[in-house]
Amino acid sequence: MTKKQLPPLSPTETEILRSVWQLEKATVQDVCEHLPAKRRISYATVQTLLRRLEKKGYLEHEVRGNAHVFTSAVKQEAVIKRSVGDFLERLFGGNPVPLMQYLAKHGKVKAADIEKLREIVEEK
Amino acid sequence: MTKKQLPPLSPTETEILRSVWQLEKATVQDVCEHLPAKRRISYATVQTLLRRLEKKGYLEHEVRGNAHVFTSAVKQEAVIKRSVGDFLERLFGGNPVPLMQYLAKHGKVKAADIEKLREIVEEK
DNA sequence: ATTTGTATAGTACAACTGTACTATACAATT
DNA sequence: AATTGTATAGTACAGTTGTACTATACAAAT
Repeated sequence: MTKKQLPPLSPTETEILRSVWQLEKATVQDVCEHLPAKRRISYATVQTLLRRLEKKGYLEHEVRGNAHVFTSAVKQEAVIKRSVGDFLERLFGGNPVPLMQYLAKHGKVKAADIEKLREIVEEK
Repeated sequence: MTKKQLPPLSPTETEILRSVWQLEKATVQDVCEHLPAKRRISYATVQTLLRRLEKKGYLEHEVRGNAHVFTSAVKQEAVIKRSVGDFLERLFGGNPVPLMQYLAKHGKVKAADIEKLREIVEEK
């Protein structure tokens, strides 16, 4: 099993890939509309990013009418694993606890969310 | 208060910056030695990265003998805030809970760590 | 058939990144 | 004084990234 290593994702590519995951199937238009209003990227730029994601192997597309409909070609879980792993390594030396503490302190996290975490850890 | 926006950090720059934080004061040598054995980067490359970090405003240095001793010029907390915020936005649409769940499931996280999180959330 | 709206394909391009070589300076050693 | 070890400064360079323009194709509407 050679589990081909996909080329790294740039930050913006990651963002676009996430949009496709959310939409499941998406045209350039769809992704443009799905992006947060704050995030102004031109149609042409989104098109380029989708093309690059496909070239890198993260997406594939089928043709519908004259448009391309992109879908994920990779397991979301696998990409998250690598992205989170790399990020954690870089900024926290791989230790998840400080990151979780940071998120607990500064993010929208409720007591019930923590309860859920406890279950996850206990079932592990 | 104009809270000057620092230029973005690349992944490798982030990694090096973290080394300097850990060491508090560090020469090129120090950083090289501090990097995990896996991570082979040449002395010259580390030097370049430290120079770039200084140019971007994240580091400053004083001279000791013929060597430069680099120290952080920014609050670690502020950099983490931005880095985590951006990362979270990109990959999880800003919602910290799925990331925490991922970390709870796949990271070295103990029940006691979760207890600590509860305290943090309750005190918030 | 012409126009109009929406697509893709091709191309562009400066800035940033990762990586590192070389020339040179200086302190310690011989 | 010459050598050696360690530093920095300057430079290099290909690949990636973010951003987007333009030409062209095609379907729908007129």
